[in-house]
Amino acid sequence: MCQTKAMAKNLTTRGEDYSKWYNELVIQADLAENSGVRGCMVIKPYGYAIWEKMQAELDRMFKETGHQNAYFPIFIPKSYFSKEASHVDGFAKECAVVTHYRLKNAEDGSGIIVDPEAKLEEELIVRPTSETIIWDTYRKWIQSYRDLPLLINQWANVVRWEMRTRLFLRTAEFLWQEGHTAHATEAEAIVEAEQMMHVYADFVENYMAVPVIKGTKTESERFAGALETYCIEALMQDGKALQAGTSHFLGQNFAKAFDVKFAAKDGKQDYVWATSWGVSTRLMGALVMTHSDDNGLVLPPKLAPDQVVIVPIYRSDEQFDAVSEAAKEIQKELRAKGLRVKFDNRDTQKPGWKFNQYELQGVPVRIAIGPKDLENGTFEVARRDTLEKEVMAKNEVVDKVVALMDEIQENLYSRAVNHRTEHTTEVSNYDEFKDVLESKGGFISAHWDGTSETEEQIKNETKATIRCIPFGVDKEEGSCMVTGKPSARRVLFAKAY
RNA sequence: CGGGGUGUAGCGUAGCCCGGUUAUCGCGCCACGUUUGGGACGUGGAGGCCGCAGGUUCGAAUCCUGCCACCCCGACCA
Repeated sequence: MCQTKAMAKNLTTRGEDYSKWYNELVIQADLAENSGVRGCMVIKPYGYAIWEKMQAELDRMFKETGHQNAYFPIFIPKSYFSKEASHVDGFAKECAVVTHYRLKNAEDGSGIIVDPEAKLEEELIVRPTSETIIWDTYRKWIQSYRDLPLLINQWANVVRWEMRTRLFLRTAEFLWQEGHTAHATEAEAIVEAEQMMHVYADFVENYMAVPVIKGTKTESERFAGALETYCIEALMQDGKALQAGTSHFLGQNFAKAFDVKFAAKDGKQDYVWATSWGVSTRLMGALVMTHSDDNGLVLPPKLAPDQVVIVPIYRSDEQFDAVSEAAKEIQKELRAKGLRVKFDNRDTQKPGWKFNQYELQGVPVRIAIGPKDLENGTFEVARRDTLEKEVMAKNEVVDKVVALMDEIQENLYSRAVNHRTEHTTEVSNYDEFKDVLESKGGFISAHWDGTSETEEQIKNETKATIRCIPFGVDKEEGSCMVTGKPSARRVLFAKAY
């Protein structure tokens, strides 16, 4: 194997400016671009193809765990919103509101204006999330324990009027799925919320090759209206954390607000127990920021729209025909193994240009075929994750490339795990905490006294927040690094996206 | 939403302070030819309401006002 030269792309490097690198990469890899509408992005075909892959796997996982898809309106009457107090508090500041339903020509001929005559009796909120409209609907669907559990998911767009936006990471409108379930018992709802956190972790680790920490949120980081928020947290290459998915145990808050009761077996009426859970196009940002390098995007084979690209090299038409024949043959054989294989036979771009383009777009494996290969019975196979090239004998290419898919998928995951391990630090006092935060960032495991006040103080002084109270770690008696008060366990801090 | 910055051809830019011929350069685009194993080269060509709307002026990319979008820093957030 030999290493390919690091090609100079018109891309800012991660070392120079991580955030600039991200912005440029998303655009140059043709994933998305800004639109004429403030804070709203256009997801381009290549980016959308990756999102569709994510959707397909998640949708399958949701259905395997008994959920069904449905669709609820994008508009929510304002009165619904005010029914659950903490929910309003959480979202009120970032809601788009529809106030009118008609336009007309201005009388002075200056153009189209909103018709002041056409004011809505009740204003409509463009959904920032759908709990209220869904629970208003569930009231009609649920009468008996026989109607439970109700396990519904919807794929939708939502709008949160964000002041500062970044492609995929935070946009005013974004795509997501939101699951909303209703259960007869508290225990069952908690099991559901935990289950969905595990489903998310499974997807993110095994398909996106992004390792995550599972845990719960502190009270101040909890979803507006939830009793408990379960989350998965990932660490990006710049040492900042990114919340990749959340699952909420909502208790009976929404059932009470929307009067959703059911008759139990003993005939008594009780409020149902709720969960909601979601992941969004933000996952695209996590995918980019976890694996990609200074040469461009790096995609895990399981989510890459094209897993293999074949680039022909030729001078004459005769050579092109001969090379094409070999290319189509190998494409057919790889497709028979279930791989997504593109043969780029465009004559309008040169091989070197194509190499760079597919590197920028993160295609996991590239196969080049030229006259020399036809002569020698070989192919040149290059992998994107390590940038290694290897000349392979024709008869071993298919098996090797098929094996490469798993190898690359695993390599990306273990690379990310290593990075996270190296950037997870246990500290014993506040000075050390600030030191580590400043010098290398990443997750910092520390003792905390469990109060919102201390959490707030740390946030104000260092910009780090408690990402989660992690699951599956042994309890360890200690004292809070700030106040010295007793602490039963360590929690994970980080600066976050 | 507060502070700072930017907006000139598809992209990146010069010109702007100090107003005055036909708005600069590179990449990309089109045609033709030579090329094709890591973003080829030559020759010729097309492409601009200088972000938008007002204003000042004999004259505005340039000065003034308002608006819109984007970027960076804060507060907020999936």
